[in-house]
Amino acid sequence: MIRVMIADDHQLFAEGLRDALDSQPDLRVVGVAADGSEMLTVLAAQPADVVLVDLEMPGMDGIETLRALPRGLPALVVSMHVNEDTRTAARAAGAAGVFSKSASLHRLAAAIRALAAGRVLIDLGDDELETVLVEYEQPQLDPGAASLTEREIEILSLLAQGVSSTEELAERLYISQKTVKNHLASIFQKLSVSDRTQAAVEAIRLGLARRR
Amino acid sequence: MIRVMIADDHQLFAEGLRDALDSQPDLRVVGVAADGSEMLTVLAAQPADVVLVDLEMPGMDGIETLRALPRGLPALVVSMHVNEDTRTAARAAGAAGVFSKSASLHRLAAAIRALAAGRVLIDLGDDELETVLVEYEQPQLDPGAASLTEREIEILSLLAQGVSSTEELAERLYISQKTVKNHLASIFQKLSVSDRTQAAVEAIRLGLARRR
DNA sequence: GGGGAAATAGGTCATGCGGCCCATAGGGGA
DNA sequence: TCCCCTATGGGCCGCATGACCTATTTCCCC
Repeated sequence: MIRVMIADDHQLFAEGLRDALDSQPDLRVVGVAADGSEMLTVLAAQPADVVLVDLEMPGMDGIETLRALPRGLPALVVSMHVNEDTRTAARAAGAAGVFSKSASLHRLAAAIRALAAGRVLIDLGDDELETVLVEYEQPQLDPGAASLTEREIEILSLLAQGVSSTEELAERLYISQKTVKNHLASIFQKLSVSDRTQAAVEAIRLGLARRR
Repeated sequence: MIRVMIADDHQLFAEGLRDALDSQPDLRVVGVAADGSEMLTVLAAQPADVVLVDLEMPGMDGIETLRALPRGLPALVVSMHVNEDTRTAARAAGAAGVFSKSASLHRLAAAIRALAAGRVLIDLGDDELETVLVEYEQPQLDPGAASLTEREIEILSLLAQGVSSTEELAERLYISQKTVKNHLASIFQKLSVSDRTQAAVEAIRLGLARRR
């Protein structure tokens, strides 16, 4: 689980980003601050693995904040307007990457995973950056969840939508109730859970409720 | 369920807001567009009850978009910089409300509920606006969910965290297994579900997984 | 061609679960 | 005062659920 902290004075953006990143199964937003000094305070009580910093903030702005961050804590600058100047300033202040607010959530999540793995993105060319982001595109799931088969994911998806009875699951998938129970048993093992309620909760956490 | 559509060219903001609003049990983001004309296209295929429009957008900007929206569809302007000029322009173009991106998610959600209920916020003074927002602060739950007792919510919260067996629920709450089953039976009735898996799914949808 | 994984399906069995009764104590509103 | 709601607890019963084991077919990879 990668712990993320956000510093941004636009509360709607920060709270939206928090919920969006939290919906990634391998990311967890552990704190949201409105400026740099607030983030430093929160960081003291609540460690994080990666921090996101807005450049334009009242009080302690992004550049100052970057300089004040503990060494070894990767920081990703997320700014409204990104150009060569901001990029250079961010690099000089120790940022590990720079993203525009026009970037997609998908790419931001990939960048956070890359930073948590120790990669530095800010010196990369466009092509290299692309390669790295693709590499970290997928949520880093637990070994169990990663080995789920297509059919098992399909069943989990239905479970996460409230299709709980063996009978209805079998009807929805055009297979026998016996096969459904076999798949469920396999799912329970892979997810280390003991019944379909826990499996449903885990499926929702893994983001499987939004498919088909 | 209030259907919301978002038009904003800053993808991170739009996607973050989408997930954040979706996490409100009574709101559902049915579309996200990068500018006004794209939103009109999506709207044609997917009706919405309230739209959120950014003022600063490339292509068809916020003011043009407001003018082009169907009559009767309440629009909330969500802009980076809000001042008297933007407020006047938005009102003239038919916006039902104006919010800064520095507003909180909580207030935005309340405003969306107010608009869906037919209220117009843009002509209100600060005090009046405050009164209305407080009125629409709480998610509008189904009659069933609204009548849940404290104890039932406690059990649902545990269920939503994967505490599924009668035995463990009883241990966590220091009550007998029999009482747990009685509470569960009452929960099933109120939520119109038939087993604890469906109850857990519904509990997560209602946002009960985040408590205690 | 052979081995392994996945999807399909069956059997058995103990037990957990949900439905439907009832009872008691406490608190709050009519 | 009396009644209703909530929280607590019990009994009973039928069936669904989960654990364990076997088997067949298909498909892909070595």
